This record gives sequence, structure tokens and C-alpha cells, in this order.
Amino acid sequence: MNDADFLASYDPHAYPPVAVTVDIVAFTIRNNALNVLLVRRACPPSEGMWALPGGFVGQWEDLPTAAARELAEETGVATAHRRLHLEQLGTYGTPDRDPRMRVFSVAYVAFAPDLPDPVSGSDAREAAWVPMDERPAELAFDHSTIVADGLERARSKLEYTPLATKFVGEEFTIAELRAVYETVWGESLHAGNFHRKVLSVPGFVESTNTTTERGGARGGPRAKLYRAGDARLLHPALLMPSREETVR
Amino acid sequence: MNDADFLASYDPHAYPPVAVTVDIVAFTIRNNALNVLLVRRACPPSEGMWALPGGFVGQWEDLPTAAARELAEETGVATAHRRLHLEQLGTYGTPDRDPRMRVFSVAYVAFAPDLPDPVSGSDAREAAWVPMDERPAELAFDHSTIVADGLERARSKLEYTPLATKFVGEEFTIAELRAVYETVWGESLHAGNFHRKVLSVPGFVESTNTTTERGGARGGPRAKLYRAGDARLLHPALLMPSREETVR
DNA sequence: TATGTTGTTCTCAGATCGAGATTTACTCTA
DNA sequence: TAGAGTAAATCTCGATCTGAGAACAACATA
Repeated sequence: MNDADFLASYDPHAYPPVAVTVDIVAFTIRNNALNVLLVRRACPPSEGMWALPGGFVGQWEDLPTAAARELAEETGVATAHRRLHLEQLGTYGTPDRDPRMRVFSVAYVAFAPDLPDPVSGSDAREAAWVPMDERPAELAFDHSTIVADGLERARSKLEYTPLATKFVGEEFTIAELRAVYETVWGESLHAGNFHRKVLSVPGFVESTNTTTERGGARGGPRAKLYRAGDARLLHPALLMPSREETVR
Repeated sequence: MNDADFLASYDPHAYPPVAVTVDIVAFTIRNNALNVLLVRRACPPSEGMWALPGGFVGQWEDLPTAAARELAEETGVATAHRRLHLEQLGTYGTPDRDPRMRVFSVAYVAFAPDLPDPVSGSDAREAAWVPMDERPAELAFDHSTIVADGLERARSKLEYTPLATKFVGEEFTIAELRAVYETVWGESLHAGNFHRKVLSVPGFVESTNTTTERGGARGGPRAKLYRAGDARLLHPALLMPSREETVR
């Protein structure tokens, strides 16, 4: 039998129904705190509970496209938002994770600089940026696990990649970059050593030869402005100081 | 409407049919070369082409369970094989990646020490270990991409985790461990520095206070034997020498 | 017994690191 | 407007880590 004959006789409906969704763990930094985007579910199951934004993947839709669309529907951020970083986190498919049917959720993590307040989607769901340490202890489905995995991904990506530049504007100071690391890692860093290290990593940042218009809000000189370089990996890496204890 | 009423009225068959499969990139080391497990497809589509082992996820089956089962069916390796490491690689869901229907494939990578020759599965498919640099240029579906991603995952996991200990036996010499790195990374390492580094990383290996029975095949003293330690991350990491050029 | 191989340890100069101090330029308040 | 406080940027220094090579001892093979 050749492929054409085979496909003509193939009946997809003969198999038990399963569904595939995308869920997005979107991070942004607001008021020096790491925030995650959550929505309040407007329909069963788990109506009224907080959950990750997401939804079913369209029949002709690519996975990254579906993730970008779902995120756009919640935040109003244009799909082609220039500083948005979107990457696949993993797939969650425990048989009983959704009471409706067998649902596989492909989770994505999104990173972006201070995003606008979410607009309630067409389905009138409430959506909000929630500081990570104020997030509800329980989220719908297995979304608490997914958020935890997303945070861990963000933390380690900061170590080995220039991801931090996605959390700041087009031009930024070294101090702004350090604030990103301190916020996501949840620990303060040595300003002098951080400065030296960032500038010593090839391709991490490049100088714009300009400075801020004013000094800091509470004093201090004007800071030099940089933009993201062309490195895709940081070499050498910036390691979380507290990693040593987490090793085992 | 409460959850119970909602679920009673919910019809899963109302949605377009999709399928979820698992595909496994299984690596082992044979004759000082990295080998990947491939099967020749016995039925359409792409009948006769080489592909990754895998198959549909059972209706009540967890994803890791499905991956372990598929691997066991091809290799005869018991699901609970003591030194087998299995982890999720990513999900591939381009709409036209399978001509039959919309198929999402959750890919897993498996690492194990020299596995036995594969047994042809119940569906009489031919299965074989293929050296990575002799693998067919084209595999069925998007499996070439998946294998490439799996290799990259293996390479970077060697840097930051004690994964290499999964490729050797229960007890091993530092030289055997170095051979794993050299094989997967495809470059030779400085024996003395590698030795020093492995022993200096806390929890990577622990001594058994025994040595090999004989010296090496071509001479040399007996080597001390070690077993895997309890570290889950290597700190400091062992970095690929060639990474520096790959940075951008 | 001679030769070559290899596991293990040592050496040493250069790079990197953490912790702290210094200098300088700025904002704010008195 | 002078002084206090703050923060960017640079420097210092000892401890640690790194790569490259050498040394040495224990072994297999011829």
C-alpha cells in the first residue's frame, strides 16, 4: 500500500479524543518585582480560580503562533512586539489534569519589559499582573507546577544567555540590567563585580556612547547607556551566588 | 453551572481530531562512538524510511510512562532499567508534519550505557543502533530536527549535570568518564586537567577505594574506580572547550 | 628486559573571582 | 548655596581556578 492509498483509508476519528492547549507563563518586571500574568477563569471547570492564560491550539496553527496569539489576546501586546521573547517550556500531560478530557498542555514562557495592563479578553475574563510572591497558593489544573518550572527556567536562562536584555528597554544602564538579575534571582549582587563581568563577556552589551539625561533619582552621576549585543550565550556565564547550596 | 453539570454536557468529539505521540531519541555509546536508536518504518506513511522509535500515547498513560514503554518495546530494556535516564526534550507540532492528521509529538531523550542490540518489536519493525555520524541524512517526518535537538541537549547536559555517569557502568574510572565527554562533545580533552576537575566538583563522583583488576589494554597502571555521587548539578561546570566560538 | 602506554599528581603562569575601597558626578535638603 | 547622601565607574588585592605541559610510577606487550 502506498502513502496515498493509506491516507485515503485513514480515519482520524477512530481514535479516542484528545486535545492540545498552549499555556503561557508570561513574566515582566513591575515596581522592582517579578510579575506573572494570570487570568480568572470565566467558565467551568474551576470557574473563578486563577489560571495561566492559554487555550486550544487552532487546527492549522503552529505552536509558537498559538502561544503568541493567546498572549496577545490577554495583554494586547502585538504578536510582533519587538522585545518579546517566547520559548517552549515543556508539555504537561498527566491523564487526569483536566476533568473534561485528555488534555496535553504545551507550556511557553514569555519575557518582556514592563508590559501594559492586560485588557480583558473577548471572553471577558479578568486578567492581571500578579507579583510572584503574592500569587495564589493554588492555581487551576497543574498551573502552579508550570509557574514554578517557568521561574526556574527564567533563573537559569539569566545565567547562560543574554535573556536579561529582554526585560529592559532598547537602551539601558548596567544598573538596570543588574536590577533584573536581582529581581529574578531574589538576591542582591555586588555592583562593582557585576559591572566588570557584564562588560567582560563578549557580545553581551555594546556601548551607545551616550548617557542618561539625569543622574539617579536619589543622586549619583549619569550612567552610560548600552544596548543588547549579538551574543546568544554568555561566556563566561554569570552564576547565581546561591547555586552552590542548591547543587544537591 | 457547576463543574459536574458542565462536564455532563461536554462532548469531546465535537472538536477536530488531533493525536499525541511520543518519540524517543535514545543515545548510547558503542565502540567509542555515540549511537542513536532508529527504526525502519514498517507501514505508511514514509514506509521503509528510518525514523525515531515512538508511538501514540495510550489513553490513560502518562507521558514519561509512554516514552519508557516505547523504548522498552524497541530495545527490550526493562522500564525500570537501573541506569536509564529519560527526560523530556520538547514538543513538535507543525501542522503538516504528519500527513495523516494533526499530530503533536512529545520528544524524549534517553541516555544509557552500552545497551543490548534492539529486538524487533511486535510490529516486526527493524531497529538498530546507528552511529551519529553515519545516520541517514533524511529521517521520516521532522525526526532529523529532533535528533539534532537531542544531541545539543546531551552536549549541554554534560556540562552542567552528572549525566555522563549515566553512560558508564555502576563503577567506572575517570578515563571512562572522560571518554564519554570526548565522544559526545567530539573533541579530545586534557587528561590531567579533566582528572583534577572531576575530583574537585563536590558530589560528582565518590571513591570506591578499589581499582581495576588489570591495567589498560595497551599498558598503564590500574585505575581507581569511582561511582556516581549525589550531586544534581556540577559546580563549577565542565565547559566544552569549543563553546567560545559557538557563542554568537 | 626493553619499550611504549596510561593513570595520577605536580608545576606554573595567566585569567578570574569575591570583597572592599576609591573617585567622581550627580540630586536633594537644609 | 553648601553640605550630605547616593550611585556609577574604576581600581586593588589576595584567593581561587584554568590551561598547558611535565614528571613519575605502574602496567601490558613484544
